[in-house]
Amino acid sequence: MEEIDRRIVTLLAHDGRMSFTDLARETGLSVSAVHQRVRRLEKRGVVRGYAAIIDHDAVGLPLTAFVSIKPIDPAAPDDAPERLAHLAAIEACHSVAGDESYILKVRVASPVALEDLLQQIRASANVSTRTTVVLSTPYEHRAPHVASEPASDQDRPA
Amino acid sequence: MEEIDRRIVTLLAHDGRMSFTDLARETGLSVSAVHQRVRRLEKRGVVRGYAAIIDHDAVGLPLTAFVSIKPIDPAAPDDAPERLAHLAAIEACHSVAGDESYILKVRVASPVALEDLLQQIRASANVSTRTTVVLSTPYEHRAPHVASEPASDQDRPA
DNA sequence: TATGAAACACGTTGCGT
DNA sequence: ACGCAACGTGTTTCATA
Repeated sequence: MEEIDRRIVTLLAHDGRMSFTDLARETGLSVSAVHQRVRRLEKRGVVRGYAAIIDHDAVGLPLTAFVSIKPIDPAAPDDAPERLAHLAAIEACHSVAGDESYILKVRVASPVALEDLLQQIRASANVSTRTTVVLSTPYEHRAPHVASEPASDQDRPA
Repeated sequence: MEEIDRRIVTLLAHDGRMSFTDLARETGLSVSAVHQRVRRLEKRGVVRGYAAIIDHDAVGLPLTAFVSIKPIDPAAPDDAPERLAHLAAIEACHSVAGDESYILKVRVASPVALEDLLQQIRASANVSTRTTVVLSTPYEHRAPHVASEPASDQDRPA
């Protein structure tokens, strides 16, 4: 992936609805050339999708928290992500190095809803939890600074 | 905000490029009615923007980490978010309850780049850092389950 | 991989209800 | 607040280089 693709990715990361016409103007290519490139980036999975960025306060989910989890039985098979996937309040699940095994990012309506969610997490995955409540979010969803590092050839599908 | 708006928000959260035509079909409204509602949701800040979801591995940022920071001098004014905003590797900054003051989510190209970033964070904001490296991400960017809770009247601009 | 043009679909606006 | 219809713009495909 080279210069123009990186520029397209950056532009779309900032405005996922930018038109092909505008992308063409910004890159100096024709509309059909950028169209081709965007479709290729989507097909290769570099662009994985598009999403509206939602104000969680405005939709009744004003409470964000990070929940670190640790298995009660360290010998049991670790399938926590699948066991927790049904809980819609969980926005993200990261496997991490360190004392705990996963960090979950969750969004709920209230402290009581968080309490309820934690019980569901513990019950669903047989884990203990440690919760860090978010007080405010100065910024979030900042677009990546796509520099020069390319995807390796072996990552590229036929 | 009621039923149809919540449905629109959910659909756009899943596919930020969905056409007004498709939104109209899904909601049972006319294209212009949906158009009106989307513009209003944008204007009110319920929909804060649109973004392409990027595969960080494919753009040369395969290393994700959470960096918790704590001021060296607890008496100094806390302006860490502004002091750190210039670092493009920082995707998000959350003020949190607990022992530390902020949790940063960062994306870098390599362990060396992370080491360098941590030095920059410490120097820029006069903080100590505690870093949790992400090993893998089972899921991320899941759309919120927009239930029934409305935005309060006083949140609504004229 | 690029371009330009043609065919088509969509976004956008104004007006009537 | 919604629907309809007209208009302009954006998307998509194709022929060509």
